[in-house]
Amino acid sequence: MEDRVSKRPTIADVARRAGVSKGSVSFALNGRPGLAQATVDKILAAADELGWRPSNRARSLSVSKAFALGLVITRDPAVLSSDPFFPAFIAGVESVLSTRGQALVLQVVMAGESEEDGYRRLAQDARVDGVFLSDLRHDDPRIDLLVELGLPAVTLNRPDGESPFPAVILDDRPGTRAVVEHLVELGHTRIAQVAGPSAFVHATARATAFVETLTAAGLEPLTETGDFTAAGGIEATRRLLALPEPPTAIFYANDRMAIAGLGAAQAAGLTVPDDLSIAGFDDSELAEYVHPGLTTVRADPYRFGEAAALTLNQLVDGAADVPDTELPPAQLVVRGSTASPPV
Amino acid sequence: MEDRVSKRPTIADVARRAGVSKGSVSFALNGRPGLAQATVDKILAAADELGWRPSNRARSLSVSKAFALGLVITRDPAVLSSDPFFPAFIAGVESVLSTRGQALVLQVVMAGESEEDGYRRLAQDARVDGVFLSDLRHDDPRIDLLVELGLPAVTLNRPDGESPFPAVILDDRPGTRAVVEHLVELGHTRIAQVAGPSAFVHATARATAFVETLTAAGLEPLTETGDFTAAGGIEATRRLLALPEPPTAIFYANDRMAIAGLGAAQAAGLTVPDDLSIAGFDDSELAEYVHPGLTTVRADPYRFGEAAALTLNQLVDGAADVPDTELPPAQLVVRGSTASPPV
DNA sequence: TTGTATGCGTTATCAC
DNA sequence: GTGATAACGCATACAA
Repeated sequence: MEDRVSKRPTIADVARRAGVSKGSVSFALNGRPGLAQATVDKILAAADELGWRPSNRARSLSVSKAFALGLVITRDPAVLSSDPFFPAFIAGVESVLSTRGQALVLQVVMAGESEEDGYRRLAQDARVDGVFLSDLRHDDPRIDLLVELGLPAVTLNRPDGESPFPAVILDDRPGTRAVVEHLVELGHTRIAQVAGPSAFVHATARATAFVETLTAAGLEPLTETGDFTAAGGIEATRRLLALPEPPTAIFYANDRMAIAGLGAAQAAGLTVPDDLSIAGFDDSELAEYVHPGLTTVRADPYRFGEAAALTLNQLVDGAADVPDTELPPAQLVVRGSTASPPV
Repeated sequence: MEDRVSKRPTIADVARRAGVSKGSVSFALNGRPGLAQATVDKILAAADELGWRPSNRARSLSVSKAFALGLVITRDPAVLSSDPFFPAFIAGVESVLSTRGQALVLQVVMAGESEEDGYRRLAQDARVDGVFLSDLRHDDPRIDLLVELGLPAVTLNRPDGESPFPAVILDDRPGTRAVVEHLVELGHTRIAQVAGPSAFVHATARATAFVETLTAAGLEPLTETGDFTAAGGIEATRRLLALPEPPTAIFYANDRMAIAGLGAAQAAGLTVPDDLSIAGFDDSELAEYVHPGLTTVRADPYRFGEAAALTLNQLVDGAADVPDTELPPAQLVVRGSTASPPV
């Protein structure tokens, strides 16, 4: 009567109830061969009656696994707070983890810390079995770091250097090319881009695709660099509009800069798209609802997260050669913010 | 030479090196009394030389703690994908957790699941020592659930029913009142709001403050309900603008709806703020950069997260009576989207 | 099939 | 007052 609180049953309880040993219980619960069917049934019935559930903690200790994956986010709160990528990416990751009883550990790197510190913490605390490597930089030092830490990882897109980790790839370039071709077809000849910081692989991928497509069309590319924030988008836009011959169309490396740029253009008295065409990248929620609707490039961060989690789990499960995964490339979405240039 | 891989040192290693027992090592490392100072020094030196770090897993198992806190987020892509609150809130939470070696576990509730399932998973898997309770609903069933699960929690704002959990409070009402008064001072007499779903405590807090302030000013409140998404903001805006006597000012319960409403108004041929004043709530990044800049209400989700983590940790650490924490209330930020009504 | 050792830190008990 | 010893929590690998 006293013991009503009944702590969680352990395999020892199950074993006692089924009249077998702990080892047998473990075998039965994991469906391993070597036990008579009758014994298995008896054990499973006992476990069921007791409502036994495995203990993550004990399992973690005995198999040296965390049953969790980690995501390190470095961006400062301002940047973090309106990036449309991560929340959807995380939802995709969770869709995989929840089916396996895994957890997602978020590690936010604080101001003044290096991103590497975040991974180091996750590794030292043995908090996760593997990590997602996002926002790859050129010659990304995190790859060597993770090798050194012995932490499995999957890279979001392919790094430019050597990498022992599988990559999940969502090619930004077809979408970028499509934007540029769309603008060229509309008749624009002075087309600018506001690129992301050149340290990032995906930023330069988009920037290079922009330049190459424009050059292939026989046009002169014009490039300003932003920092993916709205404030940066505004500044880059002002610089472009202050040129002696300002562009008639601007492609931004993400929607946040594009929407800010749209605001800056309107604030400068320009009408979009009549005076200036604007295109973004991401197809974030607001892109559809600002006025005019933002022409942009749509990726699928949810599937990206899903694929990344599946790939990383193969590695965590000990697969030898985990292949890269290629996702459908980003696609152009045409809305009202792009039109033919003023005559 | 062979053993260069050198697995992590354990307290047994430290004990051997210091020439004492495991128990003594534990006492020394935890600063518990009962050891001679010389012995303590010897042990700490040995631990230091070996680079000993406690194993989370073993600690978790022996003290029955996860050293992690949990946040459950519903995977409504709309809510998740561009809500400016969570990322900043999370950064604030992490600023506290990182100093304590705790981790943040994110639990995303998948479509078709109830939010309660998320908490249940965290509790059953014993993944966390406590959880944050956000987006409180009226008579929120999660409170009883968490009591039943025995999971400590902190509520973001105060629930309307009984609650055994401490609350961290950021009062939305002063900001809401300030918006309404600002609009009234500008001379508006037909002021509408697009409220959030009435199931949420914070949504009705804002909605009620709106109605009360307007009524106190002798004006007739006009209310439409949105769902906090951009699409919902658009629809509510269209309904308002289609009225025989449309409002000259609209207050939205969040910036996403407001920015979408701004787009809808502009798409309908209205000039903001000349024909229609618009105000939001959140002061999200883009609020400053759309055109015209969005008059809105600024809260501080980073401090909110910080305070919530501190409060929750007191509870987790076993404090008996953890007091509520009151944060500075949300404040009005006036930008270009509000002006006097058309004459 | 069973019993036992293992992984690791904490804590209760006991001896000097 | 000091410190050692052993049990505990839990699942699993492996020898018996």
